[in-house]
Amino acid sequence: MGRWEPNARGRLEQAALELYIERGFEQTTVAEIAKRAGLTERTFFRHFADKREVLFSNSLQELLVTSVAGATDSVAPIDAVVAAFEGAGALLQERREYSLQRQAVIAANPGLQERELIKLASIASALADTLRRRGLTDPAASLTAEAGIAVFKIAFERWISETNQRDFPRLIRESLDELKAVTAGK
Amino acid sequence: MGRWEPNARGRLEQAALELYIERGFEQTTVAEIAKRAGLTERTFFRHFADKREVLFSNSLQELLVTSVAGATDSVAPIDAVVAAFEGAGALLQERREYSLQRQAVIAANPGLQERELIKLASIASALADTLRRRGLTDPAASLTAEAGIAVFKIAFERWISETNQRDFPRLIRESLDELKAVTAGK
DNA sequence: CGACTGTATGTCAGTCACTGTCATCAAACG
DNA sequence: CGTTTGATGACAGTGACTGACATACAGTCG
Repeated sequence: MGRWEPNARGRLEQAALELYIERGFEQTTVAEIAKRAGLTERTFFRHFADKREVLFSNSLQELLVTSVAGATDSVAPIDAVVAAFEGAGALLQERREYSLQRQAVIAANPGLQERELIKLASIASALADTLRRRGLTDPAASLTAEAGIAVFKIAFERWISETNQRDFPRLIRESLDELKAVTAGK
Repeated sequence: MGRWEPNARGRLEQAALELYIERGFEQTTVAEIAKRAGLTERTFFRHFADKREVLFSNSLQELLVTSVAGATDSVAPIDAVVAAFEGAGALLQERREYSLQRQAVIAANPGLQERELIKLASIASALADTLRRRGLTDPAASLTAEAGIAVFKIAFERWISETNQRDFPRLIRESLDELKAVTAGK
């Protein structure tokens, strides 16, 4: 076995998730993660900025931005954003078991929740940029993006917590309808 | 000068903000903050859970919850929530200089932004609880709270960034109107 | 006034996340 | 086969944060 086993990053991600599940996030040291992946602590920090980042990636954001950027012009911005989340939700649904495990780890640690929130904020910022590029002005662009995040957050909570798993994209759509009802004031 | 100078916590908060402004958050050590406050590093951690927490308090959350809990029943939930934020905004407006300094420090550091986001999430959770206690059911309660946070976030950004300072509560109200417009789909 | 108690602070040792630096090894290339 | 490039290892160091114990101040009671 050479020094160059393939997919070091992936091995670190898997080892980290396993250990976070087994003993908890705080009780796991980076040295332990690296050892299980057959690497050293220093190498871990070459692949991930910190101990938390190993649970997060930017694939969701890229997916959402691409989706909104490619939406038909006639679709209302809020519907384009939520439709993008529905697409992402369908993908998450295909890996529900992984999503459940990962979310259980995050729910058990405030530091990980912070990281998740800033990732969502980054997505909101990227979506607002995309909407502006499509001609929407501020503050509408920012608010539409934030509204989309809120809808997704609520729907995700429901999807994760419900035992009889309902269709995630459907939950997202229902969440949007509820937001429209709630804000439909005079 | 005895060991018992008054208001240790307040001295730590002020020393921390000063140093974060002077040399930046990361370049400031907790030992330096404690020294400027006439205390030790260990005492800092008895007053604040970590180096970031010294910039945050829960007074805003308590204020908002009290306001929403005391709102008239006939007022729509989203309006009660936003009215609460308008009240909080008026208070922040009275300390605009402090708000600007504090926000400049936070904007310069991702870790502080994370902490700010989880504080806002905590507020959203508390407001949702309050709305539920007033008879609103989920997911409406959670969505209303999240919508209020979104409105506040956008309005706050504008209030901070604009040189000719417009009335903050007014910005909040306008932000809500914009959200209503944006979500007023079919 | 003096002992007693509770709480805030000081002291010290220790763990661990994270970083800078340099050495080393594998693969690709000419 | 030598060179180069990039990923990894080895190691020392800083600083955030914690646990355990000692100490000093403030209030109370006799």
